[in-house]
Amino acid sequence: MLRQTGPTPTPIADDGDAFQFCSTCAFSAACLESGYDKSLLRDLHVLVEHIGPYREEEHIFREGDAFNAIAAVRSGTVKTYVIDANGREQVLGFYLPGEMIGLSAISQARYPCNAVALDPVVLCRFSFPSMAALATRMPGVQQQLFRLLSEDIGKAALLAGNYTADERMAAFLISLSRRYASRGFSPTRLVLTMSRTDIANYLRLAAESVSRVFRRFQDEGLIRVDRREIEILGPELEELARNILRDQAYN
Amino acid sequence: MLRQTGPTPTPIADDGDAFQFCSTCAFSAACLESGYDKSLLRDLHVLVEHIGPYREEEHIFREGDAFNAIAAVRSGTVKTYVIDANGREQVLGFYLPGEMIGLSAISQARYPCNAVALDPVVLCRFSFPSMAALATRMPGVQQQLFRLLSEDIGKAALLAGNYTADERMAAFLISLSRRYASRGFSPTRLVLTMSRTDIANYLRLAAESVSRVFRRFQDEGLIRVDRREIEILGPELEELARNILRDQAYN
DNA sequence: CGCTCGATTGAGCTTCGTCAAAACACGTGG
DNA sequence: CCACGTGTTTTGACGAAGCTCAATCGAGCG
Repeated sequence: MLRQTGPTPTPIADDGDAFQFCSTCAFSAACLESGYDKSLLRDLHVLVEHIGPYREEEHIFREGDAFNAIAAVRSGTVKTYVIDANGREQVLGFYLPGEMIGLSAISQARYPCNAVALDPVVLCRFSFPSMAALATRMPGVQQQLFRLLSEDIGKAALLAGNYTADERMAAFLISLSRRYASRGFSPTRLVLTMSRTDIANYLRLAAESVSRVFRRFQDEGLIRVDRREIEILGPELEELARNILRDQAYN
Repeated sequence: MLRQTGPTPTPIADDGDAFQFCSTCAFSAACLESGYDKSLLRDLHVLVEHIGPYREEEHIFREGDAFNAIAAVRSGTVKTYVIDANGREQVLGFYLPGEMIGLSAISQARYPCNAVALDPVVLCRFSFPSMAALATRMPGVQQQLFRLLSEDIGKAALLAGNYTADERMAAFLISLSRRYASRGFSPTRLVLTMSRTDIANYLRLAAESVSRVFRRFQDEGLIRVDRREIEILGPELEELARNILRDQAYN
């Protein structure tokens, strides 16, 4: 239920301006399309709470918690995961600023996984019942919700195919690079906010394999690795990732 | 664009009765919840076209086709797939009667994969623009759409984890068994409508491995295999599948 | 009957996981 | 500033699961 940590969450002042409405959030497009209808925007705005910051390691929701809201990451990184039958952690995804968490909970009314902050995290929380109600009056919002849900169906491409460790790693790095780039960060230099173990659990590899692939990529001149800082040196990595990222197709 | 084969599709008479409205389709629940509101049901009914039959091997849509409709399988089996960068077929899913195809196309306005009939297939086609418009007036429909989309996010569980060939196969068979059972068929005897190669491409295994696993399962007394007919002999198979099916969790 | 295509079986090999140990980063306290 | 301790990352050796290649088998069909 999107546990809160600090004191009562309060809307942050600079977001009160309808034209600046939470520019990091996934609904900014919906707002723009709707032509800045003031009263509707006010309705949307009322649904939003900025919550956090969550501290590193702090959980945002846990598997089985009652579902009541989706949330956009405003800053920081969120990792979602489940513990499988063998007691091993399966990382389901990493969520960067501007991305939505909680969508898969809609069908069951419970969160089907855990979400934890990898670094200090601030969220925009949207009450889902209110959201759905609003969607009936605001087609742009409904469409945006459909779009977000549908997009997520295709997200598992990286995990679902049977790709080599090299391809998986390349696709992982390129995906991060693109997502950061679309937020205005450098596409070639990135700082991993997750551990090697997290990456391994996400890519379904052993942590040792992650280490070995990093080394090999560096030896081959594809990337430069320094601790958690990665520099992408050329287009070869993208070439390797193309196999996976090309067909982000699903049904 | 949900190609049609036969003559102009016409609504089938026995479905004109609101109480019998397309009982195989995924929206039957929405209809029931809405309390049989006659005028709304009429609106919903108008959106539906029964199309087909498609012949075996015939394509329902292809990757890149303009998206305009989702569809419920009424009879037969649909396979969705993409061709990956190495020219290999990746099967994304098998769709049995009552299940929806086309949901993942919503975000891109194009179908991101191919859909082909494995045997004679009849569909209920729902125009998506009309559907979305109706959803704004009929909360039950909107909710059902959200639910269907959200459910699909979790479908890839079988493919995403790193499970053994045995676990994958067990989960595949049990999943089929349950889905058939929920439609009133036997949960222990099933006829596979797809080839070994299709199964292999779905489970991300070599066709040879599929063959070997079938043999081993049979030798161990878990199943009886005769050509494409499978009999599930005991609860051991379910036990094997539990690892995968238990955590159908996603985000 | 003979053809074709899918399914099966066997042999060898590649990739990646496991286990164990060493190296390293980082924080703590002396 | 340095010594130490903890946890993460790296490296090496080995083994197992599953893939590839190739041959054979078998069903369905003209």
